[in-house]
Amino acid sequence: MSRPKKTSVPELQSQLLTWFSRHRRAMPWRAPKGVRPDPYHVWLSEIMLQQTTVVTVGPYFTKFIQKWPTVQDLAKAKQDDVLAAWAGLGYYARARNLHKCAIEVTQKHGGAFPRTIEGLLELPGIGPYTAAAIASIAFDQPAVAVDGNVERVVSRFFAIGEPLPFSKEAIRKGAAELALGNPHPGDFTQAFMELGATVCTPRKPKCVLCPWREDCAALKKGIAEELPRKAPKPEKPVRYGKVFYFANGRGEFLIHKRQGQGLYEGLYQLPTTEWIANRAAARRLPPPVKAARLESLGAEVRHSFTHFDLILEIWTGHTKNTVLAGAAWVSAENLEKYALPTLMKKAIRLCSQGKPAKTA
DNA sequence: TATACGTGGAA
DNA sequence: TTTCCAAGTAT
Repeated sequence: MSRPKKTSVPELQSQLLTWFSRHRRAMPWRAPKGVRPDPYHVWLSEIMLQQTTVVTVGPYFTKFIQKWPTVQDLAKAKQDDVLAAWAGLGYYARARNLHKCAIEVTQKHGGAFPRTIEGLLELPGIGPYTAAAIASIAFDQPAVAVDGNVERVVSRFFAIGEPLPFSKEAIRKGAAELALGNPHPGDFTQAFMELGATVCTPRKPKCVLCPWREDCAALKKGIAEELPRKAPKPEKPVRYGKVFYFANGRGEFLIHKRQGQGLYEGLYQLPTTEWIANRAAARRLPPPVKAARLESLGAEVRHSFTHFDLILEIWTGHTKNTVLAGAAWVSAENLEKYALPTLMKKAIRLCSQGKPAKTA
């Protein structure tokens, strides 16, 4: 791979580490400079940070550490409680795997995380990036963690014009060339990502502040902001359905544990129809339980998922329920005990303030 | 290799 | 309003 100036790799590494020692941001999971972080903290934060911003993760991380100070504590928790604490963070498979992983680490590894990439990779929820991040940050092993930040930095540094995801292999090679042999793997991993997060940003990169500006091929070519190129994304379909707010006259309404696998698996929800592509057909869908006095609220919830947009009509009505698995009558005050996805919280909010559910 | 899997903030 | 995207993993 070609570079404009050809500063030696050890010198580049030194430049980045020096830059990081000055610009390292404080984060709840980050140990003070020079202090080895708790592997449990590193692991928990890395799982939470997958596809999620630092700002969003902060309060969740603090809450988890307070509730479950050690990996053994987390292993002892009920999955329902873990999901409830995770509610709102998204990608709930992460929370299910987090709990499984805590149990495995406690039962099969005596409460100590494996120190090698191979060992870490066997744990649920830990993939190539996270394994390398934990190995380097928690144990100072020479592992190269390639996340979205690093992909962007490397794409620009070497001016890799091939679009993602096809360029992944070239990026991995470039990242390894820049990282391998550095004297402080834990700091280097964090520095690499920090550079991407704060300087080598997706839009309007602050190239004048970059410790690698002299050697950056994309900057030299004037195409830094254009990289990395990405393959076009498929269009998002829209799906339609209804949700039902069944009140019981005592300030409570019905929720139940969602059945099946995949989306929102193991979380609670308002009773809902299927979510389908045909809007007219969706309007004719019946509720999942026998109900009386059904009435459209005249409101809808819109929610955008990664791979489809959703529009749900909100209905009120009455039911004796009894059919739905994992059903519970809840009031607005004890909702935080249940794992309710943001979509459902939006719907509930509209119901409880918009038109107070008519009571029996 | 491609697709499923959440959410909130910025431009 | 729409689009992009943020410390990816599982299948």
